[in-house]
Amino acid sequence: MSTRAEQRERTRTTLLRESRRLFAGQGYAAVGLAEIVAAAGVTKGALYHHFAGKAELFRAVLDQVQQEVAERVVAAADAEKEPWDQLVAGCQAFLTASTDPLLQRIMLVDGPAVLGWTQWRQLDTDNSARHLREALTGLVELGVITRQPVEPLTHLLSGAMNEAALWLAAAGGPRDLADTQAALARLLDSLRA
Amino acid sequence: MSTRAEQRERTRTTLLRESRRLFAGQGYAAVGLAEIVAAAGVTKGALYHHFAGKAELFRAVLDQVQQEVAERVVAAADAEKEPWDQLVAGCQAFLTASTDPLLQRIMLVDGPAVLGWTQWRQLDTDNSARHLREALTGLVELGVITRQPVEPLTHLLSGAMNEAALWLAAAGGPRDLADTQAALARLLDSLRA
DNA sequence: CCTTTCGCATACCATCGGTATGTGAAGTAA
DNA sequence: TTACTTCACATACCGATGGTATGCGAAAGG
Repeated sequence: MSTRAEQRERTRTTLLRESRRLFAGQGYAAVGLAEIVAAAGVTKGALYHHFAGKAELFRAVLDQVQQEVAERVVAAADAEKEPWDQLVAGCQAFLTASTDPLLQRIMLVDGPAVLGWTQWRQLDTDNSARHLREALTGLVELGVITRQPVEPLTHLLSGAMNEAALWLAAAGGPRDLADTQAALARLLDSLRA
Repeated sequence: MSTRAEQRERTRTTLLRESRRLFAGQGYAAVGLAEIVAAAGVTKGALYHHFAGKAELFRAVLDQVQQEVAERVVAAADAEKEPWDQLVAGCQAFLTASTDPLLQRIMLVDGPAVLGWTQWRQLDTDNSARHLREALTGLVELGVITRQPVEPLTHLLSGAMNEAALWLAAAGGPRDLADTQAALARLLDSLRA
């Protein structure tokens, strides 16, 4: 039927896909392992063969989600030539991408609670916030942004976008998205030297 | 020994105090009802007589925590005379207060995950973010802040402070706090007309 | 006093995450 | 081919957890 490595990879992928779908739709706490393995067509034995437990399965899902968002952000930034425009485009892209309810519950709501804020921040920094920090650092060194500590600024902006994305997904119409993009653009503009 | 109303009130208060202590220290998921009722010196029967379940007990705790933070913020704001200074003082006070690890795990990490973001946002708005929105609205009407939609701005600023507070508590020294206060002040300043 | 109410304790249950062990097929060397 | 090993997963089971149904004794009310 197939080699062992292929089979292993297929099972792992299915497990990730199904658990991601369930976590996104119902939230981490409301999804049982029984439900996950049933959806994946395997048993708990398979799950525990691939992951150390429910939390680590979630961690793998979160990592995947964040990488996808980061890809979209980087792509949007790379489409611009000027470093400043790259920052703005990246932020706008992040805000738009994070508005997807299927992503944000995993990324922004359950993530910190399940893994603890420290580990969540670590993952977020590795995948996503790192780009923001590097962009800001670059702009400071270019003299485009007022010289100042970058780390606090990174967290302020990252948090602002996260919370705004949650609000937009819960209660916002297209008009709200435009307003938020505009307000964010103004905030960013205030950083210019 | 005592009247029934007094006894009822005492049990409820004890339950809230002990569960708050445990939730703050270990996180919602890691605390069992058995641990809570043991610390409070009662049984699960008492807990379920006062609260509909674990989540509603947490909700009551969160409400209490947020009200305390809001009190500190309002007090700091009221100490200023000028509306603009009230906004700045309130934000600085919120950032400082939210840095307390015993508050922020309940308020910022477990809150959204346990109650769902919508209900958490409702509580936060009723207790705390409402003041921010009203302050911003007032400043817009006074012409101190550029006329713009207030709601997006409220969420951007609220999220910025929340995330910054989490970062400060996890990794920050006193220098970081000062830097963050300064960066936040600059962001706020950019709103002025 | 007698009855009702109520604050809480006791006993119990279903489900959950997690583990220990079994099993059969894929891989490997003779 | 054969005999042996490895590995991906299934089966069976366990302790703990949130939740519920019921019992009880003291305070409240007439």
